[in-house]
Amino acid sequence: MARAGLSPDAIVDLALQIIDEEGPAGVTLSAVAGRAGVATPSLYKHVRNLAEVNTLVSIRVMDELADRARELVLGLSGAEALHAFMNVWREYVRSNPGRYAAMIQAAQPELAEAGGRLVDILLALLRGYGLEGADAIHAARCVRSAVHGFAVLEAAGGFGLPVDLDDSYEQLKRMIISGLPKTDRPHV
Amino acid sequence: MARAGLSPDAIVDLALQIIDEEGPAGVTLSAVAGRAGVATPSLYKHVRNLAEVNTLVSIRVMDELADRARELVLGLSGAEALHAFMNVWREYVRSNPGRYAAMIQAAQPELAEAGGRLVDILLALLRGYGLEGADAIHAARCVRSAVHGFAVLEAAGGFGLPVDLDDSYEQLKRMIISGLPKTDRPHV
DNA sequence: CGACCAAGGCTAATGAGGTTAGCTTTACAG
DNA sequence: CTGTAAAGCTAACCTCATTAGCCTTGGTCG
Repeated sequence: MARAGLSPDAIVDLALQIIDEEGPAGVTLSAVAGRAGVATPSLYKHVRNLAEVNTLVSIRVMDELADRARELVLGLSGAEALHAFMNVWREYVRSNPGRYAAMIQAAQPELAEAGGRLVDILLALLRGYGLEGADAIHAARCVRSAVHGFAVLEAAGGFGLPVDLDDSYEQLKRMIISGLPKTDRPHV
Repeated sequence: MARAGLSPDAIVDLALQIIDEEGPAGVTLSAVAGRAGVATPSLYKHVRNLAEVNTLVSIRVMDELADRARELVLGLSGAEALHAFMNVWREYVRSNPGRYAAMIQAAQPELAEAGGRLVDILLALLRGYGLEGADAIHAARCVRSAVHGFAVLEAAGGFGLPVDLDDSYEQLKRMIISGLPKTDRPHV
């Protein structure tokens, strides 16, 4: 049998393909093995089990989101940076609903590190905005909650009424950003 | 065989028991049938399949949350009512993390009606606050996003840092409520 | 060159879980 | 007392995940 050139990374690639085409529920070891042109048990030479595949996928997705956020926010500061940050997040979820859905239902501990990168970017933005320490943590939690909640509800089709979603999101961003605590140091 | 007195409702009761004790992943037809003292296939006399059980559970949970919200918000108005509404929601998720987790991963269409009740309560609050029409919809979406996002992240252990969560939630509520658009009609 | 050996594949088998088909029993109405 | 529909049951099948144990490949080193 010709070697299939598998690796944990390659398996995650295939899993993401499946997620994009069929949704998170389509990710079974048989499906992944099928795409790899390999018998199902062969996958166990590269990953511990299905749970690990899901965890690796989650980490990959989180990293992908963090990368986009870092790129697009680079060079911005203050309210502009926060707007951009929140926009990137929503855009990512809209463009990749399956991936985001797959991400938010995997193990905690392994995700902590990947999630930490995203929080770090946010904390950096808030620092540029004049927030440090506990204030920054509270603010970051508010931003994350709002963005995550909106993104999840939108992706799930939870907003049924025929009123423009972009407008709603604009308002949410304004609420959060203008509601940040006033600091002595005016933001850059 | 003595009749077991099953019904879709009774099945949902058992499923909720399992969710509370073992989490949403424990809800299998075998597990439900076991608690009912019945063979697995017997359940099919009352529900179409596992997916329907999950949908019914979601509807029940949504209704439960809506009931609590309506009760606790009754007689309040303005900012006070919105605070109470947001508090009830978070409290429910904290007290019933498994149920909420089970709810947010079921079919959309069947949930629409149950979810609508919750939105109606919120829209009523916002009307008392002076918001109508599209403004009210936008505001309701912001409130839902913030509350849902915070609740989900908290339940998933997504807030790792040792900073008080109650304080964060207070700030989030204030951000949202004080960020509501000003209306000509001052709220009651 | 050729033997070794580990990595990477494979088949077979087990067990959980969902689902269907078809038979049997219960409970109640007439 | 009997007929019938609802509510059980067993048997069987399918898909998946997972484990065990075997075979092959391909590179490394004598």
